[in-house]
Amino acid sequence: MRDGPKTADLLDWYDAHARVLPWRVSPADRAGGIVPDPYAVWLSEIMLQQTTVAAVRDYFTRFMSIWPTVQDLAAAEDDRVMGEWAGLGYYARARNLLKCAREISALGAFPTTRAGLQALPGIGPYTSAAISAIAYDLPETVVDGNVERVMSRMFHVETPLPDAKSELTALAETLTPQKRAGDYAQAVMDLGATICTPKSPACGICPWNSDCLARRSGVQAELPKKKPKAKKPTRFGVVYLARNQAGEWLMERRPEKGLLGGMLGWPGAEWGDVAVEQPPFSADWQDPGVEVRHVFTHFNLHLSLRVVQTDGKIQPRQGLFLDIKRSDLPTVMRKAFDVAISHLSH
DNA sequence: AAGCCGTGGTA
DNA sequence: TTACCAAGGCT
Repeated sequence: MRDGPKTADLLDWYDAHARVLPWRVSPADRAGGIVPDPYAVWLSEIMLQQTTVAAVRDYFTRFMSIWPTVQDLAAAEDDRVMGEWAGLGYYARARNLLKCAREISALGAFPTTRAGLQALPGIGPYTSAAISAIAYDLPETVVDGNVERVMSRMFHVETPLPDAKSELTALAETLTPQKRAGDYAQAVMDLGATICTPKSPACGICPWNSDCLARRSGVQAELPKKKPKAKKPTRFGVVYLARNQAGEWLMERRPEKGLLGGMLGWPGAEWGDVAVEQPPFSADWQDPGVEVRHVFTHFNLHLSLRVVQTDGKIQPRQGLFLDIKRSDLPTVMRKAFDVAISHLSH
């Protein structure tokens, strides 16, 4: 198959407009023979799953600084990695990241095929294609949310997502070049992120505007169609924040599976339709009078707080007193922490 | 196969 | 405020 004119147009646009990103080898450097580090490509792609470039940037730089190679990461302690991931969300990614690093370290190197990559934990159809194309220049087709949107507009696909996924993948494959597959993959995603945006796409400056079937009919802003989403329920809970004289906080490590799996959390009963009082020990718990609200993917949370500064020796029924930093905590636990600190300092 | 799994930015 | 969305994967 010969690489087509649309593909060439997009690569020309990318040569002139590629964003500078910490994990990216520029098209000019690639042309000069610079080869991407598979470890950096893999790490960035895991962090970028359902996560914006702006949110990932500092985390990526910090991880690369602390653990410069996959062997370094494989040798890291679990709690340290979870702590560094705290705040980025989707914590199963961090657990799988470690598992994956250890498998690769045992293998001796990254797999060099898409199938080999996809057999690893945390690497699915998108990420295996992305690493194959970006790190190895293999002609694999990446299909993320950007590509789905771009293809649904280019080919005027009215089928709603997620049903349209296979159709959009087949269409995307028709444009993937045999050469410069890595630059092309990043070019389509850059196009989706900066020009072919969900709302108000900038068709006037799009390198594909004359080819776009949806634009020809003026319906580009209404694509892709999506199935309606269910409304989020609200759950309620109570958490207990206790500080001892050493400045340590009573915390527990959450179970590996499920919400915030493997992360630190404040003790308390499970969250549900009603708030359940379940203090980890008897004390004069104070109510700061401020509720924490937080939005998760599939529910809203209203969290009541109970705070105490302990002086004697406490034998809690749950958790351990730990010397923690705010940055070790997932965001919802940080919010509660901030309220407790403010309350205790008054 | 459809539900579960975070967070922050934007309109 | 509400709703949507972002370089998805796992079960």
